[in-house]
Amino acid sequence: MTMGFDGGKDSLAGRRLRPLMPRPSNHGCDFLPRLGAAIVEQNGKARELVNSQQVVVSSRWNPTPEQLQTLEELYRRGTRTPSADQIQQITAELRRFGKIEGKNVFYWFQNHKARERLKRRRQMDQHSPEKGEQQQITGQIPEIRNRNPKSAHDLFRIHD
Amino acid sequence: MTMGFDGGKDSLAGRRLRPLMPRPSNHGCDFLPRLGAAIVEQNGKARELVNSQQVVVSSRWNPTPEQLQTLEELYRRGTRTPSADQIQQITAELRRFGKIEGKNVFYWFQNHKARERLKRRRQMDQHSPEKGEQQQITGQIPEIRNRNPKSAHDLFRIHD
DNA sequence: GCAAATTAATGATTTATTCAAG
DNA sequence: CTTGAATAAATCATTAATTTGC
Repeated sequence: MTMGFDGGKDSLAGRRLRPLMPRPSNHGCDFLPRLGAAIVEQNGKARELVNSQQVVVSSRWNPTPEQLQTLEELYRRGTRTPSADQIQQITAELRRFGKIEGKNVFYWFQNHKARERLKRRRQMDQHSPEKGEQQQITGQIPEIRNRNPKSAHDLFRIHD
Repeated sequence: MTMGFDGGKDSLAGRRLRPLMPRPSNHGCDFLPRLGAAIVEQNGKARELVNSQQVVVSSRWNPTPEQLQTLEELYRRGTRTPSADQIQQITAELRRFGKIEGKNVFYWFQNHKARERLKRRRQMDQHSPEKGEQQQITGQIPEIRNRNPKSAHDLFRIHD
């Protein structure tokens, strides 16, 4: 039985159609012990009862700007699929800036890699102009969203 | 061999360390035929001799209000990275309003897109100014490209 | 008012990335 | 691991705005 980074306390992996999870408070006790808090579901939003006052609590990790910048920097420097050890290390470092778990790092790299690839593919795909008609301008110039990205090169390596 | 929009009359592309180009008058002869004009370089400024009178000639394209208006309208409607064909069409249309080449259109969209992105990013960046120690972290984490490729499955059994 | 001086915009080049084909 | 395609980011260079001293 494989468990998540958090020791299986709140495995999100493999779940589908579960936009919001009634996260069991702070399982990992990374921050904010918050004794005696209780989670309740309401209108699809996870809410937490703290001292009898309802507080909306985000059910999913959201990187702080510092965390995001660091992750992007790592990606830029070549990290794509960090090993478990690397993930642990990165997570430990990023915890300095806010709540974060190993799986967040893992997923971030997965998603970022996939989305970068999509971006690339999209711009490469624009290479194949669909059979769509060339719409005409603000009068006559095609205002098209899909582009054939061969501009720069084709346009400029023109003479010798 | 691919040729440029300008038919190779004044290749600017691929050249390095060429701050100022002694642009060959109006190669495209779009406007102002200016017969018998000659170009001379002076103080780093391209000047043109017309009827024995020196006239400063602009070394770079400057869009007319109509050209600019049309380009902005196209951008507003979604054009971001026009294909070579689109660029040619746009260029042909805009020539109606003044001298212009395909590369001008190409550069315009590149620059406009990039600077719009910068504008938006700067507005969002008001949110996250700090980034002091974040630098140190990336330095501490080994930047490895696809080393220890573990599957998601393996990664998630890190603990127990 | 008007140029010289200075600053802001922006056109044109160069450099760094990305993914993926070989 | 290397290279090709295609940018996007960064930077350079020139032109337009504007400021300033007279």
